[in-house]
Amino acid sequence: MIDYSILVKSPLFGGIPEEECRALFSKIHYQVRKFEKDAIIVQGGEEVTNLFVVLSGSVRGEMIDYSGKTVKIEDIEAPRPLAAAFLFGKENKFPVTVTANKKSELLAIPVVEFLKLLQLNTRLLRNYLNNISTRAQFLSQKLHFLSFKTIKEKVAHFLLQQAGDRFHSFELKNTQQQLAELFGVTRPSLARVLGEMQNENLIKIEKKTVTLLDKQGLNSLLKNG
Amino acid sequence: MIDYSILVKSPLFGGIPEEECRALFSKIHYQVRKFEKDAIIVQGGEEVTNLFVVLSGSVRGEMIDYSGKTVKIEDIEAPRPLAAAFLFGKENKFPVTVTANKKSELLAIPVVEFLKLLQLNTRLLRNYLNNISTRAQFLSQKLHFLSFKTIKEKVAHFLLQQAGDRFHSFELKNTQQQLAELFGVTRPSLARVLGEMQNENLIKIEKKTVTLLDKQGLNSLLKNG
DNA sequence: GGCAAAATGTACCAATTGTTACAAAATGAT
DNA sequence: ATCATTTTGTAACAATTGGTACATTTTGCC
Repeated sequence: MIDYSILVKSPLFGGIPEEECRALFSKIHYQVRKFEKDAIIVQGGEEVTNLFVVLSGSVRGEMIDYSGKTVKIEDIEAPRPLAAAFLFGKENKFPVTVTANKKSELLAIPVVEFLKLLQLNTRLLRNYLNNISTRAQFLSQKLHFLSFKTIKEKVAHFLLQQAGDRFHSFELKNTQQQLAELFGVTRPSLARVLGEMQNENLIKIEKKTVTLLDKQGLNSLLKNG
Repeated sequence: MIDYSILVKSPLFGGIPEEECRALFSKIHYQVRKFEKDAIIVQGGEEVTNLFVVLSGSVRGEMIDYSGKTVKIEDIEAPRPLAAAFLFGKENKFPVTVTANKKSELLAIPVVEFLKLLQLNTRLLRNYLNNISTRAQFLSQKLHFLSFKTIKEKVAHFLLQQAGDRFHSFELKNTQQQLAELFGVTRPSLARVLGEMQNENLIKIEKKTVTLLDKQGLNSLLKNG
């Protein structure tokens, strides 16, 4: 049996009254599967044919590298859905192997049945679309940032974004070390670039205060990439 | 009026019979808007309240940088949809300003109405979900690639992924130029690295056939990053 | 104020990648 | 088969970044 009071706390079914939820599930086929600790729920690479929602317990996703060793881990607790972004699209395979951290219950809804649900309930449809869209937008933004090749470009982009419409001066909230990690570069390399940009009279740094001396010039760094 | 013979050639409405399409649109509110050459269709930053589909003509998306100048351009011809990935989610603003390249007609469907359509027609729902999911998966994959710092790591990862559980030999379906773009590096740099990896007896390339000589070694490139 | 710890500025050299250019090889069309 | 086009291999040099080390400055705390 599904505990609807938990289900409606999930991102997907949030905002849907329990009664409505119960009515929805009476119209489709689904399964509640129980897994013991360390049971494998899905193998990475398997085709995604069901939407899984963790109803109780906790599961973990493990990346398996090419030599067969476990690499990264992400825990998924109730009542979160599992690989919701891989239900559709060209590459609808599980990117990770999922294992139960402890005794767990998972709701399994076949894709066709989930499609029916989406068409029956507007709130669910909105939830799901918002969920995968937000994810796509997040990825897109992150990618945009990484698309800048040189450290100078990254710094220029970061500073212009931070400044926004404000004045030319503002406070840095991060240390160079933190910024270096954000940009994916080493700390001395970042320091060197900051130094260069000061010599070129693009910016001025005093303690934690950054002043953009030449917004025009900073922009041209981005364009001529 | 909508020319349904064109609409059903779009990614969204593909596979839906014209008659069915006509019936669908009789149930919702929508507009067909005409734009003269160089007319602004949407401003970047505006909230996305409509799904736009180019019915005739051609439009272009222009990025506006921080100083207010146009940067990048992407052309969208009929019958492609416009910013379909930004209809939902947290940041549902247009990332670009869209302008008409020439006299154009655009179908404008308010978000609420589009939701109705999705619930009325399973094929349309599948099309749309596949569309944005594929996009998200593409972004995700690309991001993963960029997380590897050296070209060697990227190549090792790519080759091991392509090979999968198959034999050690397989056919490359992409040119070096395409791979270089996928990796975000230049073509000669990629060629050099491929050469080095052959000298180190990690791989062998003959025409389009790649043979992985040392999977172990390729793996260790990824781990010791 | 004085002191330890953290953060920053710099310097040097190695490693990696980009840039440009050109030749060889493969591909496709006639 | 031949020719034009695309793809690939390779080289030399420039530019960028990483790695390491150390001095200096700033910060936080007593």
